[in-house]
Amino acid sequence: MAELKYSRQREALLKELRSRHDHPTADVLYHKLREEYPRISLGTVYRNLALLCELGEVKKITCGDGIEHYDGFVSMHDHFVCTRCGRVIDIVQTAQDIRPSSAASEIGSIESHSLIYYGMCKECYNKTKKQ
Amino acid sequence: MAELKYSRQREALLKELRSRHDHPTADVLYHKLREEYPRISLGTVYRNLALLCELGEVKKITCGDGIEHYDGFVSMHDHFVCTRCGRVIDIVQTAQDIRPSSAASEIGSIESHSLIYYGMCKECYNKTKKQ
DNA sequence: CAATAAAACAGTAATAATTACTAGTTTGAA
DNA sequence: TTCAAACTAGTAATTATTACTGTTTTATTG
Repeated sequence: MAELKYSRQREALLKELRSRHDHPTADVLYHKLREEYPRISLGTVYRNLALLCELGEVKKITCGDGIEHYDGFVSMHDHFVCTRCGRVIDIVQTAQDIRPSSAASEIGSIESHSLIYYGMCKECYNKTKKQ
Repeated sequence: MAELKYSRQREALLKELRSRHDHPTADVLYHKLREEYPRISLGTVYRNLALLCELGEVKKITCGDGIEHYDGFVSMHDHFVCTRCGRVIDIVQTAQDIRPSSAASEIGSIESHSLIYYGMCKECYNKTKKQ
């Protein structure tokens, strides 16, 4: 891996990601950072997100809506994705949730996993009731 | 939902998906089907895959490689994705693997979930040893 | 401090998966 | 057989992401 040099854009990106729990996309982060760095480019956001992922500082969440989401918190937890509004919500992982079946370890060496629940969030449920 | 009419392309697509366990992408299915239906279009493949998903006949697997994979078998099972070769392999789900934490059900109503293990498959491991 | 090489940047162009559109074809019911 | 709705092939458009290029920033070394 190449040597790492300081970059205020990267710092700001990580700070922004760590300040929120809504799992933003690259584009959302781009627009937010443009408030402070009006000349930041989308390429810079993507490049640094990929770099921070490699470094293990952030995690990519592929939730099936065709856009990658990013999570600034890398401690073990799962996600709930609302199929109505698209929100990605943290779920505290309970220890027994993931006990890789022996079948899994027979196939290869497990390095990580992703558990995503899909459904309708409370807010969307309340909205449908009102109509 | 609109009324459903028969289509031999859709039938062939479903048959093809049910005949294999390698979780092909739309493009892979497209090229395979072109052997039998040389004029089938990629749009037809995508449209019918989306339709079959809605009908619950097939499942989409979003595994993080930027391309959607499709699974013709919808019974509960999980997947192992090799981060080296990209293969998506079935894993029999053991009952206790997924016990949604109470936290999850508090956030909304769970309709489905996706559990994907990432790592290196046996074949890729053997290849690295040889070098 | 000045020189310098590597890393990072902004801005733009290119790529690639997917979706949308259109005019013609197939299906299935009356 | 008629006819409307569903479906298709082929193509164009969209969109997230990556690649490229010339410039700027970082940080090391003399």
